Amino acid sequence: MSPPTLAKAWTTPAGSHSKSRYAISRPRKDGIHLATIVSKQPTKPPGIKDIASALGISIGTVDRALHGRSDVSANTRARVLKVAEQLGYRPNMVARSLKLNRQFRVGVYLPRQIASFFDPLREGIRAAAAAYIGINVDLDFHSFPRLDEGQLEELESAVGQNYDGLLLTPGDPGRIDSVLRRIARQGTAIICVGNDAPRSGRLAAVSTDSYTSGAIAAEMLARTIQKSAAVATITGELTIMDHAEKLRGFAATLAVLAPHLSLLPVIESHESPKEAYRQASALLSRKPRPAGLYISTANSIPVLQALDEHLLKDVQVITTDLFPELIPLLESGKILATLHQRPFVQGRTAFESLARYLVEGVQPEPVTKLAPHIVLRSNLPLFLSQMIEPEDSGSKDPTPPKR
Amino acid sequence: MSPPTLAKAWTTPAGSHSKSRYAISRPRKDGIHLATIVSKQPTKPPGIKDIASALGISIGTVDRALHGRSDVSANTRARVLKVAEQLGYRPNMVARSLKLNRQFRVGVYLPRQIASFFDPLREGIRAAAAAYIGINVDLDFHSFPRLDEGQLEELESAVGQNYDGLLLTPGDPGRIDSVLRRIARQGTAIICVGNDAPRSGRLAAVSTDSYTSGAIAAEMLARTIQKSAAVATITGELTIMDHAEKLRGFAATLAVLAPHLSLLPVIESHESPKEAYRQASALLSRKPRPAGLYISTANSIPVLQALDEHLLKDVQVITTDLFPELIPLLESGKILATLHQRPFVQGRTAFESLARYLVEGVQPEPVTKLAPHIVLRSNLPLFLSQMIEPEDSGSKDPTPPKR
DNA sequence: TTGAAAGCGGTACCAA
DNA sequence: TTGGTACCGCTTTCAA
Repeated sequence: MSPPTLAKAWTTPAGSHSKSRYAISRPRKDGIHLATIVSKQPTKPPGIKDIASALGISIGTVDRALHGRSDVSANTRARVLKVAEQLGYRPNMVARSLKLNRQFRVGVYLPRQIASFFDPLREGIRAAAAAYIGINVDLDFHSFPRLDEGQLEELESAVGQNYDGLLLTPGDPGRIDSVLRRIARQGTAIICVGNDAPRSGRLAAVSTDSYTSGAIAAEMLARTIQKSAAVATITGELTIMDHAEKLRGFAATLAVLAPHLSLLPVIESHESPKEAYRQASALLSRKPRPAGLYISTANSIPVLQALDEHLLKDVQVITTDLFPELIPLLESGKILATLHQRPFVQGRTAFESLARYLVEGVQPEPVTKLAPHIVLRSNLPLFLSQMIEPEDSGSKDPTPPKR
Repeated sequence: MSPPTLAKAWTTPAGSHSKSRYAISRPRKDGIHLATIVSKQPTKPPGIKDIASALGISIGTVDRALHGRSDVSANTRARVLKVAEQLGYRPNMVARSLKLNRQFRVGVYLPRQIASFFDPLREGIRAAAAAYIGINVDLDFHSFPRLDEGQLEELESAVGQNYDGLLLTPGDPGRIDSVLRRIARQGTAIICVGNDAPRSGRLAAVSTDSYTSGAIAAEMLARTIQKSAAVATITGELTIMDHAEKLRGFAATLAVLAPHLSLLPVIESHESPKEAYRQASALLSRKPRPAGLYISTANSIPVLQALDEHLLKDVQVITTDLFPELIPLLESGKILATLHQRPFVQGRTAFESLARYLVEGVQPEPVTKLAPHIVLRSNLPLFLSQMIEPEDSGSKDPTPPKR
């Protein structure tokens, strides 16, 4: 065995193996002109082999030292870590994943209703999974009618599955927290998407910022309705965090920005189209008639129908989400704006967080709040192309790219 | 040599190796209940070895056949392709990149001004490069003072570099088209970001939709200013496509949506703060005084200063981009909205397109138009966290994740 | 406590 | 035209 030597430790410039090099000749603090070191040949990043040969030890030992495994003398470990740092060693993720060749099973529990939201959400998950190189993911999609119907039962069956990861939109947190906690205790990483269940033991949550959604609606109505008037808001179910938060944001912002607008009592449609229609009709028959209306769930069509039947043309309406029926209404100006919750991006983001956690052990942000997109008549076209993704499930060309 | 056999072709269910399996027992068109096939053991995707042994040939031959290389008999090739399809073969990108172990050099040519836009753009590129597993990228960042100062010279030096890829924001297309074409002819993949140069031979372009930015500004002013009035717009340089497009969108939308608003002649600030201040002052001294103002470049501070000095409090202002100085103005309502061009996302997207092209040969969308974010007082907080990314260039922990 | 070597799934080279 | 094999960087097992 040759004596330990650092001879090779300087084959690569000390410091981190920076991804960027400076081509501009600019003196640094240490007086070195980096430009003079720059070569046109990209330098290969150092590997465990380089560390091993620098110290005259074997790659096996280097690996054990880097991973802090037992059975390495404190001395060697220290020397390995030092050289690793000097060389700016970064593990080659490609080699690692090839060797480990891990398979992950991820359960996805989303309702069928409301399709305009959950279909693109599923697509986002699928797209992210397909694009993620480095692991084999098996996505198990489970569906049930609605958030408040069938989720609990479906999730019960997930307990035995021992998934590596779980993606879901929790309905009423109080009811499913306990199942989720059981699943989490089994070692399944749970990520909530679209809505949060903070006490469920979930790893992270991805959603739009509900409070801000409500606040935006209030601000836009405040700017658009300039006379003294009343405004109303229709939501789904105030037990659902997302809905309650939207109302809070709406009311709070209205109070601050629009002293000239008064807020009528909130209406809960319980996500039922019939109920929404009935309640909206009642609202529009009473006095004072609202000059503005914020519909904070995707269940807006029955309300708009009631509006139409009451011949109310000058009510400023703000809706939620984007689906085909809204397009002509935005184009004609019957709807002032709709707040798009970007389900595709939510799904993609949620999957990516999960994957990074499972593969690299990176702890995700506990809460990611996306900014909702404000869709107006003028920017509507930009969102249409995303929306009309056809259900093309044909398999891609299985042959690799020719070159 | 054993006779060719398809014996093993059915070890995996025929059809594509689908990433998703159905756990819900639901009859399909062919009458098969997929749930009955589902096993809890994730199935390992087929590799070239499986194809080879299914046909009783060597993996070398399979590889040649799959890649359509010469020196394979038409017969074997056909059989290999058929079995590959039956097995749902998808090449393992991880193994491929490990073997090929490619190094890419990417030149990034962006101006220092305007920092609030180009700094996050650079960050987006860096972040995407760091997150992209599968290749080693060397990013060469080149900077120059402004879009219209130094870019051409800097690019000239890129001709000899023979980069694999190039990311840049083209200034005046007429002036740099020819350099870019020369670089493109050398085989460098060029992606424009932030602004397009359609005739430069670039592979693709990523930007916000300029026309729509102008249109949004017009729509918002149209809704907010309800009396008859004049509105004005201040841009940089109409030779820059992005600026011209914004004006077109603004004017066209104003004409359609706001018959009560008249558009004053456009003002070009030539991206000079002094010039912007002078011109804005002149504008505000003349009659009719505009009731609304759309500033379509990030160079808005001098204009706002002029506005302040003229004691015009009721002018509705829409600005472009987001930087620290705008924050208090949005919070206080002096600015109605700012149109955020999402430079970070632009940079990330541009890099990802480039990487997919270089690695997998995937032709990117020729033009990607992002929707600008409409930043109001109410949703401002959501964007602040993104903006204040400190200039932390310290190297990350070089040790791999312990597990 | 350490070294040596097999092998993950492709690619590419040399020999047959 | 084909088969056999070394190798990419890392992890892991078996021996020493």
